[in-house]
Amino acid sequence: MEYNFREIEQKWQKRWVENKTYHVTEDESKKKFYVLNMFPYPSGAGLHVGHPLGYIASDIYARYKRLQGFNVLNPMGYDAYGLPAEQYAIQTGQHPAITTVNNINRYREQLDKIGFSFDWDREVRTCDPGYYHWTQWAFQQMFGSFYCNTCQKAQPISRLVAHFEQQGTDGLDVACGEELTFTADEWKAKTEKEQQEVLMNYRIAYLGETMVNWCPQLGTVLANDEVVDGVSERGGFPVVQKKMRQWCLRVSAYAQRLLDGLDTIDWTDSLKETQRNWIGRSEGTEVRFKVKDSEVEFTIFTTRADTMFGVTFMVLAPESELVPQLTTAAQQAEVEAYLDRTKKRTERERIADRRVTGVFSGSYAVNPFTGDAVPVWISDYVLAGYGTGAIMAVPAHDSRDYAFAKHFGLPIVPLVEGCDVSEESFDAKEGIVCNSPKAGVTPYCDLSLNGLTIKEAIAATKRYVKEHHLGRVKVNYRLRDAIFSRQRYWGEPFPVYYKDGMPYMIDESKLPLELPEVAKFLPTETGEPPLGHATRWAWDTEKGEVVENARIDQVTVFPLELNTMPGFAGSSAYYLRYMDAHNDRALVSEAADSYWQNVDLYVGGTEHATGHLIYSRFWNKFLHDLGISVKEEPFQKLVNQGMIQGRSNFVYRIKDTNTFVSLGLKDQYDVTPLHVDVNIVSNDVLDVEAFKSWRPEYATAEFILEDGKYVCGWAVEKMSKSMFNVVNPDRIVEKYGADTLRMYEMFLGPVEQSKPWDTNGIDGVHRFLKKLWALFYNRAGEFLPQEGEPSKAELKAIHKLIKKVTGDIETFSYNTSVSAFMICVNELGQLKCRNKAVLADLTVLLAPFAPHLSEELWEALGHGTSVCDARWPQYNEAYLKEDSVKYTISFNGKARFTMEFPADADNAAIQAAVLGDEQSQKWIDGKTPKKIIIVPKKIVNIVL
RNA sequence: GCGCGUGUGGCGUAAUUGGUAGCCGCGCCAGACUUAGGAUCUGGUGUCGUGAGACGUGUAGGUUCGAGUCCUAUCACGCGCACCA
Repeated sequence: MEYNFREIEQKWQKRWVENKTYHVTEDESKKKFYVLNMFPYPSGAGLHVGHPLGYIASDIYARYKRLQGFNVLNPMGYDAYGLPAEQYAIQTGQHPAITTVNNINRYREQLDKIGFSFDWDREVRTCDPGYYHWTQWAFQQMFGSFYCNTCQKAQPISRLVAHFEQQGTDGLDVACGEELTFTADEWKAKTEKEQQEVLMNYRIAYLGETMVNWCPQLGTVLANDEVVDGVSERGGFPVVQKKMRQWCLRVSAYAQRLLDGLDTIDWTDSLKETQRNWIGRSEGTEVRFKVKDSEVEFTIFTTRADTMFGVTFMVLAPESELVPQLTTAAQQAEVEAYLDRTKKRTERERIADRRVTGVFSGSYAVNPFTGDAVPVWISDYVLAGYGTGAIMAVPAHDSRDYAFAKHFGLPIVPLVEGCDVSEESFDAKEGIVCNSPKAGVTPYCDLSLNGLTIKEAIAATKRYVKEHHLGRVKVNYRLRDAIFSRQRYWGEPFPVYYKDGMPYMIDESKLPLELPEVAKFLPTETGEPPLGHATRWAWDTEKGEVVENARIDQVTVFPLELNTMPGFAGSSAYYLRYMDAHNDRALVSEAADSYWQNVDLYVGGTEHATGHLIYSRFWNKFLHDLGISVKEEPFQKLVNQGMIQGRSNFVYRIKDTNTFVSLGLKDQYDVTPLHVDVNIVSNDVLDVEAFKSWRPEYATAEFILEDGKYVCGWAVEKMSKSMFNVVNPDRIVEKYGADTLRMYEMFLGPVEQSKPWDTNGIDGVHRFLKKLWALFYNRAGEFLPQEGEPSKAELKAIHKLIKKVTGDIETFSYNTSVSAFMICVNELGQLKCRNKAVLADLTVLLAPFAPHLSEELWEALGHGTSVCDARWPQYNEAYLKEDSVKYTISFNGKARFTMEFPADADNAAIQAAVLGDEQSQKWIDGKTPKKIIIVPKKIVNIVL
């Protein structure tokens, strides 16, 4: 009987649904295990073969854990808000909700065919009101919280208000936008609006006037991780810096915890390193400089406090608030012209064109260590958003300052013994400090650093700054607050209305605030976000409901926020929602949260390293502070699956003809390579008939063949519709079955590795499953397995496999597992194994990889239950023992011959036998061996 | 520029973590059974050499009885950060 995968797979997929095989509930009697995939954005192209790679890997792990007796949560859902659906809507008028549902249905169909053990009862969609209820709720919690640096935790904003009422800002150490100072009395004297404005400076979700990445073509702002090389990640449109009032999340408050948390989780070093880079912690010193002949003071940040004596000028960022204060009348015109010029440059232009530019402000700053007055310049090489937006320039030891000094003819003072700064700066943090004044020489400062190493000098200067109150030791982070508003339609609406220009939260009990219908998905004529088209988008504070815009009276009815939330809002806490997906009273119940805790194994791509994986960790830490999520880190172990690239195929058309020439002969003609649909090519051989009917213009095509075949060229490219190299898993399932697809995707190589999709080896995997089938059924359809005692050889074969596969699954080395299966099946085939017990073990081992086939065989073996409820077999070391062991005998490391010994022979016996051996004696040739090394079960090396 | 990672047959890969390369699969070659086969089965397949053997893990050194694995330098590719003071 043939291995009929179609029948088998359909049968079991149906049964799994009927029996709710993969439904899981909290069960205190079992240990939990939470496996999670990054949920997909349901795009119009459908699922391609790259998606399932991670899903299969995690499904194998989930099934394996279940067989080991764990209660496994393995959910799936959809990241359903996003730009493509909206852009499609703008072009076609099709409502994004409809497109999204269609795409989701297609995804689901495709996923079902592959046989995953997802618990679909827990499915979430980020665009469901029942889901985004909790996205909005979390946002409100952030609005109602501030971050206390002392206790390293988010706190309710009411505590901050209480503090202000008692002692103003005195004794406060909290995360904020701007350092404010006021007394309790001053606080009480403020109006309601003023107080709200002050509080905004501390809220974790706040409305901030910040420089944002504005993308004119997309008509929206973007977060830093959505901008790559100065253009938008999606679409590649230019991005400019613009000051706008936007919702932001104070992610920066959590910078240190986000950094520290990395040491407690099991992620790859490279991914942790990427996050460390992104967080960008740098320890340094803030030093105050007075402006000469003025009351104005300003602060700079430096990591090189040791270079205080080499400061020859100062630089302000063009956007710095100090610029107008420090610009003298004489320089006014020149400075304004410069600001004008820099403002016009986009981020991309600034990156591309690194000319040195700048302008003198007219002011001088006084170095608090030397009393020297140095000129203050303005230049766009200093960033407004980092540190204080102002720097002290030490051209001798900073290459950027050096370039600036050379360009404008400013002095350069070297501070390290023996360094040569005539051609370039000496940036290295090594060497011995010189050129600092002798103690007591300047009236300003009695600090001398001469003779110290740079490290010592930095420490000494820090100490000095602290003691003399010239500034403070400071840690800076590159990580910025996340911009949380998008000028789009297809996203979560903010549960916010505006009164007197200030935002207020709509009552928690009235959530979710549902996304309204709009006539158009484009911004309004006045440039407002698409929600500006909604006719019912006002909030009645008395009734607590959405009402017609016409009724806005600013008394009880107020306008609602027109922005929506960005993509990462919905994906930041979805793993918590899966724990308790239908709860309409809380994001997650305490019971579910304390049972499932956090994700034990998270599988997804690296592309989210500085986006989702940072935001999620931040979001979870915030909820943890609130007591919602019991764990500080959401994803304990993370495995990054590699990308599956496309493998495009080409045909070669002879110029100006409709004749196509095979790959090997193309050099004899003048040809144009053309992409051809990979679905009509098999093992690089073109299906000529299919090609003719692929496109009308090829119907009359002619071919120059080699060996009777048309061979196509190929290249590895990104998998995309336009290159005709998208391979949908359905096709593979149709031809070979889901179990073959699953095993083949694993066989392709390590899960973490990126590789091109290539079906050239799939026949081998399919053949393996057929061979496995042949262990159970002969051609006549007779069922072969029988009761009985397994032979020693059978036991050895199967226990070798148990050991290998168990170890491999734990380390995600699925590709070698598949190889081990092939070896075992070949061995059992050669042994003509018919032993039920051995074949039952084989069936259970197969269950995570090829669940349909495994179920079928498990049933045939006479088990009434699903193989999912079987127990993972344990291997017995005793069966793996060899009777005898072959040793390689080497002389000075050169292998010469082999000898066989009983497995339990001791070293002395082996040594004696080897030395007494005739062949050995020839090599030893009367010499006395200097050393004899015996490697257990491997080698005897005799050093002469 | 800084940081991280990877280089092994014609191809995808493997190597008990320092133990004497190339498991498994594809492809290819030969044979068997077939009317036939893009089916199935058996054997072979790193390179050079008829052969014994020699050489082989990007390149060049080093440590070691022994190196794909460790160290140094160098090249190539990939990724991350990038005017971050």
